[in-house]
Amino acid sequence: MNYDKLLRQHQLKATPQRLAILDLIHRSGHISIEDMFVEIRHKFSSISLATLYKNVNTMLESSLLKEIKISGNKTKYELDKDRHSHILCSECGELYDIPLDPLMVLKESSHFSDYVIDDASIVINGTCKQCKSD
Amino acid sequence: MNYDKLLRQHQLKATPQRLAILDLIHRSGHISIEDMFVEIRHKFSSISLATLYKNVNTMLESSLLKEIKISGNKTKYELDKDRHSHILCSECGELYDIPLDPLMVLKESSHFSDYVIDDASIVINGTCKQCKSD
DNA sequence: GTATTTGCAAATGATTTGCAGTGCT
DNA sequence: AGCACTGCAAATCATTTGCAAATAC
Repeated sequence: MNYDKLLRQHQLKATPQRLAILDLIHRSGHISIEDMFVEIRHKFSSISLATLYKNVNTMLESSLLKEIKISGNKTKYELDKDRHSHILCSECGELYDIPLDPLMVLKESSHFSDYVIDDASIVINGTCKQCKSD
Repeated sequence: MNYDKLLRQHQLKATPQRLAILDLIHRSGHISIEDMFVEIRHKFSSISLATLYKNVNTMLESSLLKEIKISGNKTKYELDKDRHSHILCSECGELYDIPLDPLMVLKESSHFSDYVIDDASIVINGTCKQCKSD
């Protein structure tokens, strides 16, 4: 993906910091601010935590990113791509994407006439293949 | 519910602070630590924030409580009763329970042979009846 | 050239910890 | 009586803010 263009489309300036952040999130799938800070400093030693927080927040507001809050875990961030769900492995702690659109799941299973539904998120707790076989 | 008995069943001492916390969470449905602190002080003026945090954490570990983390909101706590889902109204900010068992929903819609599934949570973003009609 | 963004340091907010005293069983 | 619990103050961790200098466009 061309993050330079993506940023401009959202009226955000394409700074090297922002490009590095987007590239890192892309490569890691989901990542916490703390891990982002450690990783990004390898390539970009001058970046500050404040810059990270500010940029993550602006990119959240511009819907470039999504925030994933899970009980007992650090808040993580991912690119706001196609709708999907998450599964957290209780053994290894890894967070995986699964190709399951939460809105589709809800449409199939029931309807809630008392509410207008805009979006939904599903987080599954379980054990992944590797950990299951150990 | 008899919280005194419930606490003992989980090998926790039935202190007045804990009884007050459980009663408050029961009455409010879902509540943040901060709101808990304000509310509980009306009846129990000596209680400290540290005690609140410590007790909420022990009761989480003993599975008396569940933690609800939602993007853009304070972390809230509820009693760990029967499985259900949540809907957050984007207009009024209210969090509602809905009688939809996440595990049932998943069973009906797909299967994930790569994972063992233990639990799941569904949070819906939408608009509630009252706000919809305004 | 101008408005935005960066990075620093300081401020604020959230949660945890240590410890002496208290209270549950 | 003995161990767990409480409340305080201090410590730690997470996030935000103000501001001067740097940079994107």
